[in-house]
Amino acid sequence: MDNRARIIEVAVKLFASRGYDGVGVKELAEEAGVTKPTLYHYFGNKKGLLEELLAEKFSRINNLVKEATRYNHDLPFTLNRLVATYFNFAKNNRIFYRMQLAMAFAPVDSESNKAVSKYIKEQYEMVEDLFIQAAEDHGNMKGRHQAYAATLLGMINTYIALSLRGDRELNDELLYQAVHQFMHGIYS
Amino acid sequence: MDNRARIIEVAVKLFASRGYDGVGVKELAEEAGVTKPTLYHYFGNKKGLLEELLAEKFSRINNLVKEATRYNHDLPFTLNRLVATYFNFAKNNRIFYRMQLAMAFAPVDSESNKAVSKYIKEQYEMVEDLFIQAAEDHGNMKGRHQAYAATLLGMINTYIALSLRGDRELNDELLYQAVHQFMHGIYS
DNA sequence: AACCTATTATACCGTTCGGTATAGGAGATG
DNA sequence: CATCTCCTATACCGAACGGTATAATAGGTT
Repeated sequence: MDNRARIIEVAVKLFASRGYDGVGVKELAEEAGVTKPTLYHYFGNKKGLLEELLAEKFSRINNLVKEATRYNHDLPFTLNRLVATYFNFAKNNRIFYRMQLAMAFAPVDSESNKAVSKYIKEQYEMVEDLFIQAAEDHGNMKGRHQAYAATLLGMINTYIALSLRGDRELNDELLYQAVHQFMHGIYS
Repeated sequence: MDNRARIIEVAVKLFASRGYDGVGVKELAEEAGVTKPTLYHYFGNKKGLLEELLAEKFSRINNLVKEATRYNHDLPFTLNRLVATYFNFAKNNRIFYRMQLAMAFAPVDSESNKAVSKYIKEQYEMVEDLFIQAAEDHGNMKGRHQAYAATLLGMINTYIALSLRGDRELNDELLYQAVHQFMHGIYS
């Protein structure tokens, strides 16, 4: 792993545990086994490091979400695939997911939220699109695509947050339970 | 409003918009029309300000949640009352709710998350208790109280977050839709 | 051999950080 | 009048902040 990649990995780790504002450039460089000028050589400034980090990591998950939200007129199947995509990504990128989640809920005027919001919005819109298409097959869902997208992503992130705290494991059983609850509620 | 109260209001406002780490004590004092020594006179240090602020505000919402989660063997009624409690509190304390939400998702090793987590946990446990009691009346819900508490609170916060972004208004219609979706899913 | 890029080591910049020391003023209470 | 509490004004502290300048070194490319 070269220096650039190592700096990014260290940044994800430290931002995830103490936040973007809570970690200094000096510590980032030291932890990556690199000097400050080297860090500035690659990323220009602290914000640049954050942005390049997010661009790289989000390009992966957002591509996966794009594939998973392809609607084939079988909504249960698509929802299962989508939730599975998130669960798998979160399992394989625990630290990044924790970091990204904190930034998604960070104050609106903070640098980290500004940097992350466009990628979150992309995901949001892909899921909305899915429900708009599905509503053509299920009339009673019409006009609720925004609420469905929000609550599905909210539920996904709720379960992932549980797993990040160690309360639950993101396995097939939980996946089934999540999708079933989303589709049919708690009675059944 | 006296100085102490004004400092707290200013702190909520600034922490909500730029985060605990993103706001300095100097700015807090200036914005409250007070000098730094005055701020330190009341709160000892920055962390003390945060803790006293949270203690005051959370004692209100957590008491409301305690009342709302009193189970009377009518789960739909209780859920409606609980969600209404959250929606009303969020409507009347928008800025605080935004701040608290950011801190709830902040990195685990950040001061703001440490300070806020015990209050969140209290809420969580009250809602879990509700579902444990309800499971005695609805056998098929047994053993899922943790997941139900997490997803209900997740959904509540999702809708409140939507309203804080201006996408939705927290009215009776949305309240009905949220509870209905939680109980019966998106099909129906 | 000359050159280029990546990188080091070190030292520095101005600013802001959280926090404190000192001395004194204003208003109510005794 | 004296005292007490609250508060101001100002100035300071050491440490950390983000960021830069300089000069030198090592390794691969032409």
